[in-house]
Amino acid sequence: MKSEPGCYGLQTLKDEPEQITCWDGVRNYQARNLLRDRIRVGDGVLFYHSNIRWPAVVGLAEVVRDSYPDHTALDPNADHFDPKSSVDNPVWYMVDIQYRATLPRPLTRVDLAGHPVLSGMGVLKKGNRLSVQPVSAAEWRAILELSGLPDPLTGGRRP
DNA sequence: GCCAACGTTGGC
DNA sequence: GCCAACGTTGGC
Repeated sequence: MKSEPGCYGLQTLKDEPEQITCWDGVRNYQARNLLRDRIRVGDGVLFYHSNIRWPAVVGLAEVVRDSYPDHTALDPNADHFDPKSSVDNPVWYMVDIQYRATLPRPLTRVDLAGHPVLSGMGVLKKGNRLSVQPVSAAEWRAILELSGLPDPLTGGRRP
């Protein structure tokens, strides 16, 4: 999951009550489909900081609630209000994620690009703007190995 | 700040 | 259904 740290960073998540937040505001159909149809409780999350001097994977989180309607789309005063959405047809969905770890050292795009497994990651592809994208089990393992952290997942599901 | 890539909108 | 125009994202 990508986020601009100036808008919502890993530290913001860490500082939340119970270190949990709803991942609201996603307004892209491809990302929506991932949230709604593929992502489940127990999935690992790589937290990526975008739009900064050194964009990088900076931390780990875990999905703690399956997808449910993103109510911010229904609120005319919310930033991401969408008049197309309604209670009967929410259109947009979100999941809840919980903080797990901060990488001892951020893994920058240079780090990823130089790695035999991680160089294929979607986040490196030019022009890629998906704010939620799939990570393979091999990529998850490689990130953990590089970071030196133990696998923090409680549920045992893969990324 | 620049600009390439992408998704969405809307006229036709 | 096509496609040009536009707004946004995001690396650099």
